[in-house]
Amino acid sequence: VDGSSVEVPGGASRSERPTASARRGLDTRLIVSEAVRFIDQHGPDQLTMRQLGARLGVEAMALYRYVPSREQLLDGVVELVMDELYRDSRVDQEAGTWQEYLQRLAHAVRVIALAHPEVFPLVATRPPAAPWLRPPLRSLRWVEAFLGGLAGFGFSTYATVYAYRAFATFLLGHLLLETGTHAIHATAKLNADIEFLESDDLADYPRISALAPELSGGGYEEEFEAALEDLINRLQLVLDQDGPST
Amino acid sequence: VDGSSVEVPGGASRSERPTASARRGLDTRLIVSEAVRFIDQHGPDQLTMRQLGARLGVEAMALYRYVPSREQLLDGVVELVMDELYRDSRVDQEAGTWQEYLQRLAHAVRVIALAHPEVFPLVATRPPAAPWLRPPLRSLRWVEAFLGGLAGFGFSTYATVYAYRAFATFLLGHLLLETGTHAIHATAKLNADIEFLESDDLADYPRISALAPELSGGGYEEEFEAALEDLINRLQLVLDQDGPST
DNA sequence: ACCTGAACACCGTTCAAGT
DNA sequence: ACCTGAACACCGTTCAAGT
Repeated sequence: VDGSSVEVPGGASRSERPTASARRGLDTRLIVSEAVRFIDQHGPDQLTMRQLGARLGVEAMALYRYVPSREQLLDGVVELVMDELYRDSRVDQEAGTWQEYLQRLAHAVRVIALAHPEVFPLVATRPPAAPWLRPPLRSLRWVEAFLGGLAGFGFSTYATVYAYRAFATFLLGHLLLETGTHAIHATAKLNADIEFLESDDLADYPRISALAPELSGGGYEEEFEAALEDLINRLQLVLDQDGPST
Repeated sequence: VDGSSVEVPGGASRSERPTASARRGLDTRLIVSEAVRFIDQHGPDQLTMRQLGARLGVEAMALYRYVPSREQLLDGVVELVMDELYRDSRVDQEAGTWQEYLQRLAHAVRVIALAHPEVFPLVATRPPAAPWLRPPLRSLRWVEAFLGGLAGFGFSTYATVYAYRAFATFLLGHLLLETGTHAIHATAKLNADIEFLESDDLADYPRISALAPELSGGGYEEEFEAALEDLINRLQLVLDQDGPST
C-alpha cells in the first residue's frame, strides 16, 4: 500500500493528451517520476524521449533542458524508485535488534521491487555510480545508514562488510527472480515464444513435466522469508566467531 | 581456460572487414556466435543488426533469413552461452555425492559468467521461454539433468524443488554482482558519471569512506565459495528433516 | 527562460529486385 | 537460394530559431 510513493501530479490517462497539472512547470523530478510511471506500464524498452515528452505535454527536445540523456534518465529512475525507502514507515522507526533491522529493511526493499517489477532489472543491472554500491543497495545515504546501523549493534568492521555483501546478494537474487515472473513482458513473451535454434518438446523432459507445477509455482514469499532467516542465522555465526566492537 | 568455447571460424580483426572464412556460408549458429563475440567486446546495447552484418561480410537485411528479429537473436545469445556447460569437462564426469555435483555445476556456471560478463545480465533478466526455468538455469536439458541428478542422490521431490530454487537464486545473485564489476561499461561509466539529481559528496558519508577499500574490494571468489558451502549445508538440513526417496 | 522545428545520423524491419 | 537497395517508420540528440 505504501510501496508506490512516487508522486506525480498528473492523472492516469494513458493517451498522449498531457495532464492539466503537468502542462506547465517542467522539472527534472517530474520528468523522472513520469518515466517511472511509464516504465511500470510499458517496460523500459518502450520508454522513448518522444513518448515521454508527449505524456508531459511537450516535445521530446524540451526534456533535454532537465535531463542530459536517456541513459542518465534511466539512472534517475533507478535512484528515484530506490529512494522510496525513505518514505517507508518501516525503516524510520528504531529497531531493537539487528535482526529486526535487517528484517525491516529487507521487506521494505521487497515492497519496492514488487511495486515496480519493470524497474527492478534496471536496479539490478545498471552500472552503479560508485564501486562501493552493490545493487540493489544503490544509494550512498542508504548504505551509510546500513553500515552505521550494524556498527551500532556491535558489528565489527569485518562483520559489517560481510553482512553488507551477503545482504545485497540475497536481495538481488531473490527479488530479481520474483519480479521477473511478475513483469509485463514475461507473460507477453511466453505466448509468442518460438525457439528457433532448436524446437523443444516437453515430452523429452519427464522430470520437468512431473514437477512443472512445483517449479513454476509461486511461493516466493515463503522462500524469501526462509532464506532471510537463514541469512540472519549465518550472520549470527559470523558475529559469534568474530567478537563485538570495531 | 575452457570457459569460452564458442567457436567462430573468423579471426580477431575488429574492423568492419569481414573475415575470410565467414564470407560465405551464413548460418544461424554462426550469426549467434558472432553476436556473442560482439557483445563480449562492446556490450549488448552496441549490438546492431547492421554492425553485426558488417562483421559477417553481409548487409543487415541478410541476417533476417536466419534470425527472426534482434530480440530473438539476443535470446539465442543467452542460449548459446549457457550451452557452453555441455562442453565443460567438469560437468561431464559422474559426481560421487550431490555436494560434489552442486559444487561442479556452480563452478562451471561461474566460469561461463566470468567469460561473458556482458552477456550475463541478459541471462539474468531476459524473460525465460518457460516458467519452470529460473535464471540463470535457463535450459530445459540442463534443468532436467539437474532434477534427475538430485533424485539419483536420494532427494525427495520436495527437496529437489527446494534445492533447484535455492541453487538458482544463489547463482543469480552472486554472479550478477560479480560480473557487474567486471563489465566493460562499469568502468567506462564511472569516469563520466555525474549525478544530476543531486551531487553527492563522499565526505558526507564517513562510514563508507572508512570502509571503501573493503566494500569495493574483490574477494568475490572467497565469497562465492563460502556462500556455496552455506547453501549446501542448508540443503543438508532440508534433506535430514525430509527423509530420502521420492 | 523555456520550448519548438528542422535536421542529422542512426536504428529495426519489409519487400521487391537482383544474381 | 541467397543477398542487396531502397524505403518506411521510427530513434537520440543538436541547435538555431521562435515566444
